[in-house]
Amino acid sequence: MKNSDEQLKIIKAGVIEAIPEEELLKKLKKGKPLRIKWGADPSAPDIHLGHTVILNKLKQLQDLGHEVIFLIGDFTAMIGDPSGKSETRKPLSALEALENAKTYQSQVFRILDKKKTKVVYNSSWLEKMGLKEVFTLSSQYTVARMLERKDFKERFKNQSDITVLEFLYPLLQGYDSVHLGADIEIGGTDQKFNLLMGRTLQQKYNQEPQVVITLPLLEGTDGVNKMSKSLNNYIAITDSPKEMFGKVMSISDKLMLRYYELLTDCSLPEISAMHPKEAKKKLAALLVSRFYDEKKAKIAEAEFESIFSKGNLPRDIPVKKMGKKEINIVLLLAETGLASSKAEARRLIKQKGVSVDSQVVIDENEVVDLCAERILKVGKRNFLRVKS
RNA sequence: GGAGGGAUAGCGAAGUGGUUAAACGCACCUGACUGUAAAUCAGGCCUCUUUGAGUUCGGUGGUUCGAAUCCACCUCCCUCCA
Repeated sequence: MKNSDEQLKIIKAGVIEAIPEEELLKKLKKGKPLRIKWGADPSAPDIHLGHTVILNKLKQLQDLGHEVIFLIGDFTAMIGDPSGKSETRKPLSALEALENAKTYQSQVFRILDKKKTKVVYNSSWLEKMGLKEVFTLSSQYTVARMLERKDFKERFKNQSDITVLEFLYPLLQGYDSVHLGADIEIGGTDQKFNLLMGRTLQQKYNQEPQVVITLPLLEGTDGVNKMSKSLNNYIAITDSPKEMFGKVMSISDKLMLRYYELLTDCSLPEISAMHPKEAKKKLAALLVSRFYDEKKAKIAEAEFESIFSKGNLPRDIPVKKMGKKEINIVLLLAETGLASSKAEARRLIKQKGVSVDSQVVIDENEVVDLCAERILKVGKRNFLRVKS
């Protein structure tokens, strides 16, 4: 094991806060593997780049010899974390939570070291908790302090709903730390309140409080909101190389620098000096290589250039059989799902957004002959091969 | 338990009897320009058998030639009082 000062330096790199740092150093000085808690809410089962900011940090900690406890919040998912939410969140059923948890795990181990990770489900202890224990737990914190939390405060002010159940969420998350005896809990900055709750509760339950480490939140591809599946602004680590490459290429230049900062070790001044397009390609290739390999990254890049720089057709266009020899173009678009309705299909045609075999469709009454395979294109990036 | 206020398209928000499929903003989509970037510009954004028709403004019924707009009841939300 490295000495504690060196470790502290590594751990601190890229984190927003380590609260309190002195305690962290003290814990490190014990020279023993620390128990690092990371809780994941299995509501959106795809791990995306936003999660990898934390996962990379966890991997670092594992490499330093510490133990990661990957907590799957299958029980708390039935409540729904109110963090950062402006409205009450829809809870998950037990079955959904379990299904998602499985997917989650398989993805997490693409980054984490399985041997140094302990997977736990909080239903295994929370489910058994009696009302009496819940009373004890909920008497450890006051409503006034609960309302200090930003999202609750906002919602309270705006007169939107806060259910009593939601107040329980931070308490339970904190209780998880008590149950696990966590030394460190790590999360995004939006988790700060919940993470600190762990500290408070551990003290109430006469434990040494955990150190809280917060990491920056990665913005989604829209460049505004945090990356999340529900906002559909995410790049999943299971995205195909082609998708991943494409998604990275479509982010703004400003966001690209942010991604470099949070997801890579590249030197920022060097990157800023590059042509933004080249820099972005490099980033895309880097990320694809990380989750696949260099060869796949090269292929993805070549494909990207071919389609968008040279205007060629992508290689793997999905094929759809229509079961007819000919069909009206509007119907074709609606039935293939390229347009959400016939009205939408007509609009697209009017706006010159539709082409068949590279010929822009002008007439909405056009009948497409499907005896031969046709290549249908809608907008810039939606392709489909259709045949009878 | 009492008194009052509100629910409009994905979101926010106008509209209080008739040129209102419903202003405006955001999001989104298409086109132009590009680096599948940003910014900008143009257009679109309920559906259909589309120069026309149908169905929308929490739900159900009613008044009226005509309702998102008026009335009744219901559902949900909020405020004040207790």
